Amino acid sequence: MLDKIYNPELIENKWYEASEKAGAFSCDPNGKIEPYTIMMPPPNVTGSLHMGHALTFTLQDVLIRYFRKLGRDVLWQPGMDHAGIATQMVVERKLADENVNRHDLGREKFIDKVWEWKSESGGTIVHQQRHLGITPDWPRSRFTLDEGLSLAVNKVFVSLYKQNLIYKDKRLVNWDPKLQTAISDLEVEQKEIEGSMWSLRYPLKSDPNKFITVATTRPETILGDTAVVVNPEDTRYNELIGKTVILPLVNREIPIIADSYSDMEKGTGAVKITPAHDFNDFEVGRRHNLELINIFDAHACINDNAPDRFRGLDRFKAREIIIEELDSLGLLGEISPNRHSVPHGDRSGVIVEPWLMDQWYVDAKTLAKPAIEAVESGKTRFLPNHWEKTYFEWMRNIQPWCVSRQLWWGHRIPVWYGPDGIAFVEETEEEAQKSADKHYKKSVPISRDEDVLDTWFSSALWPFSTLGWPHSSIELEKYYPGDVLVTGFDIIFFWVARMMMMSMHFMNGKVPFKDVYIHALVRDEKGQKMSKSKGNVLDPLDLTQKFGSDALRFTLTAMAAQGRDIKLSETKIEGYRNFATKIWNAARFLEFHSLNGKTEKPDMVSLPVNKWILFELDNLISSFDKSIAAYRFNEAADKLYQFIWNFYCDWYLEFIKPDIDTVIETRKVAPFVLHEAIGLLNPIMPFITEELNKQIFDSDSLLISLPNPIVTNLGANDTQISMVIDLISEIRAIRSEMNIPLSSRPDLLIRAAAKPQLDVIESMRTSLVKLARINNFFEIKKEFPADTAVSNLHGFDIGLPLTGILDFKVESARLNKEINLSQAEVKKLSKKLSNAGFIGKAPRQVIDENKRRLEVELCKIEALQNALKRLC
RNA sequence: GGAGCGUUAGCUCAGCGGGAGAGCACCACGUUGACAUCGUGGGGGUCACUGGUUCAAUCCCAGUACGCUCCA
Repeated sequence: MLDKIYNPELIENKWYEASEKAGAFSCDPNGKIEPYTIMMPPPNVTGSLHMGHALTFTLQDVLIRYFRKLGRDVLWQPGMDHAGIATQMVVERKLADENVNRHDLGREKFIDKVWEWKSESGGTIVHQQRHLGITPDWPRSRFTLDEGLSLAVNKVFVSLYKQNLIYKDKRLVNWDPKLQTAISDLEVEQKEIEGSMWSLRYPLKSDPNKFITVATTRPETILGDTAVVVNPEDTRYNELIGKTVILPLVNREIPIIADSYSDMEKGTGAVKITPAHDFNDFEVGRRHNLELINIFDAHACINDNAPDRFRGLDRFKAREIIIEELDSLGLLGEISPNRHSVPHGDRSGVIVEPWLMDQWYVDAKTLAKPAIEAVESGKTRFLPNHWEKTYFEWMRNIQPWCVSRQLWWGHRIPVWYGPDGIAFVEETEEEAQKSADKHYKKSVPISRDEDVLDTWFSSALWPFSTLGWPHSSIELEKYYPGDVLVTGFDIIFFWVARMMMMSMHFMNGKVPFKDVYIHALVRDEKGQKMSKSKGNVLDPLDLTQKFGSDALRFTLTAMAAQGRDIKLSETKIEGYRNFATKIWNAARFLEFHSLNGKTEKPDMVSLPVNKWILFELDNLISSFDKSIAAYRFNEAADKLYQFIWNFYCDWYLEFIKPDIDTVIETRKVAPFVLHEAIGLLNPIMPFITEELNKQIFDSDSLLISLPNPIVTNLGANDTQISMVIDLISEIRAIRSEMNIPLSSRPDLLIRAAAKPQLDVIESMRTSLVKLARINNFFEIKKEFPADTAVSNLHGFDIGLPLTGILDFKVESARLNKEINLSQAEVKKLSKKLSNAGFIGKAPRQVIDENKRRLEVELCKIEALQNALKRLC
């Protein structure tokens, strides 16, 4: 016997283990069955499961389970990402607690520490994923630093280098002075801050009493200025072009030059140029062959290129002192408050310094071309479609991708240098040595590049590196390309775009996935992004413990409407927990009536109520299939909810209650329908459905491995049952509005109903009597007796004789209200129908439908007005 | 500055060229052996605003306002 209330905790583990043990999660590379592949976005090895994960994994698992039950050979490739900066930061922080830094340990020992920590914490998220009930092919799990994946990384690096698509370049990079590494454009966050605009007066060499005034937000960079720029159109400065100024504090002579970069409207119209510390100035410098003077060291302190007294100063301290000195020299002009955006490192949070140095770059522009074309031509689709605009926007303006990082945790760049600094780029040290020896014509010592690659470099290879590339494999043959990539919009640039580029290049122009489904972000109930610092995080694991995994999974699925963020609150999950309980109790009902046991599809069905529920079941099945195919998860979930709760529980079970123990056909249909519904629900709520499948339906197979329900074609689109539903609802409404006590059971009088209508009402006599709480019903031909509450629906009149109970005031108010509503409707409909344009141009169906509705309303008004007259 | 998204019941949100919907919250009443994690009934809306297209607009188009996000 089932317990009164469904208790998820007792069964979730059991069914997860049973399914895994049965091999239900595994793919079958050697089989001939059509594959269905999803590459799971690998979570960070340092991470723990947050709501965004719960959402993305749930949706992927719903797809995976659905397509598995559709008969496809499913591969859901799991794994983890080594997350270079994030992981290294965590370990460094731990070491800092023991007053150790990584340099004390040295590279090798430090990396050992990280691996140690990885083996300690890397299991956390997998454990949490299992709790959610997701079903990837676990034994195939990959880690981005695995041997195989590292091989792929080296191979890709070397090939791109040899194709001139990776190169070393001295350019301005985004330097993170806290983490001591370069970071890519994408890892820089622009933040608006309240700063100042300082005017500085630079004296002319020809006449030190004359000045040109420049405006800047970063006065400290004066130490690296190598020019002043004015707009060639700017008449104020025409005469100064070509002259020289003496740079204050530094006493360097620098030219005044013309370049349209200077905006005449902004500031003073004259701009100081520091090519080594500003991306725009760098470009100006390049155009005019200006000297690049680097004034910062790696910690963003002033270096030896500045006058003695500034050396070693932190950049912010330097600013203060420089302002003071300029002021005392009378060279400081106006200072105005100025709101401007300043680049910050997304991990470290400190201001990033544009810094001139050697780094490795990927020629993203070249790689982007085929990746753009693949989306343009529809080989890869974005869903919702508008995300392709975001993709195009970025890809068409893509910049060289800085891939080297001054970290230790990651794929070390496969480049070795000879004694004179010549680079040998090979997959292994042996090969590099060989090349070097050949180049120098003797054996020379070589040393490896110290840097590692951006983590996203290895993630970019995920769609094929996990399948065994660069070796050929049956997996690669069978499961590439993937069917869909499911992810959040926040990593379209970081990851999706880069997978597209790398895959197109290395997989002979074959896209890595056919669809990219972009889902929403999970926010808190006020719509704010969940973050630890705000303290508004909902922990998915807490929620699964409180409400069950099924409830959380259903909630996330039901809320995953395309194009909108998810505002999650506990009360929502509670609601779907109640849904689980509802299903559980429906099953208990069957059990009480000994309807448990194996279900079979009925051969033939004749009772209206059974035809009706089977028809609705077929509707559900086909619309569910359509919704999933279109990634409309919320629609699929809503339909199931509505079917089970409203159609099956509220009406069907109530209808069959009176004769459930005796009518053989119903005794087949009732359990069959619930079993089918549970089968459909299984991908979303795997646990409760497995439990019922076994406990109630006594199934020998796991639901996870059973085929999806298919339409039965046993039902019929019969409006008779909905007529009975309307009838019962109407009687209930009258009773409620007239405060008829529940103990009172009036007769129901029916007048002017058609024969088929009467037949079906008659066939459902017992249910009707019970659900409408009436004594009995009769057809009458003449007027209703006095003291009868009257209504009209589906073209016939109903009356409830209420001698001694009927309150004339209440009844006439009720009738008047109904009449008014109908009259408003009549007004609208007749206006429409008297419009020549409407009659002439609207489709026939629509016209007929409106005519029909008009007749219904007129008929109703007539009946109610009669009733009203008789009342007085 | 550029781009994208959103605005529908008190709240959270579906929907969509031809009758305004759900869940939650609220109010009233609770019966009969599935279920109070429940049942029945009810109240509640200028579908942001202004124009346009159309026989017909919450829906399509343009603009405005407000909100959010991304990019510079």
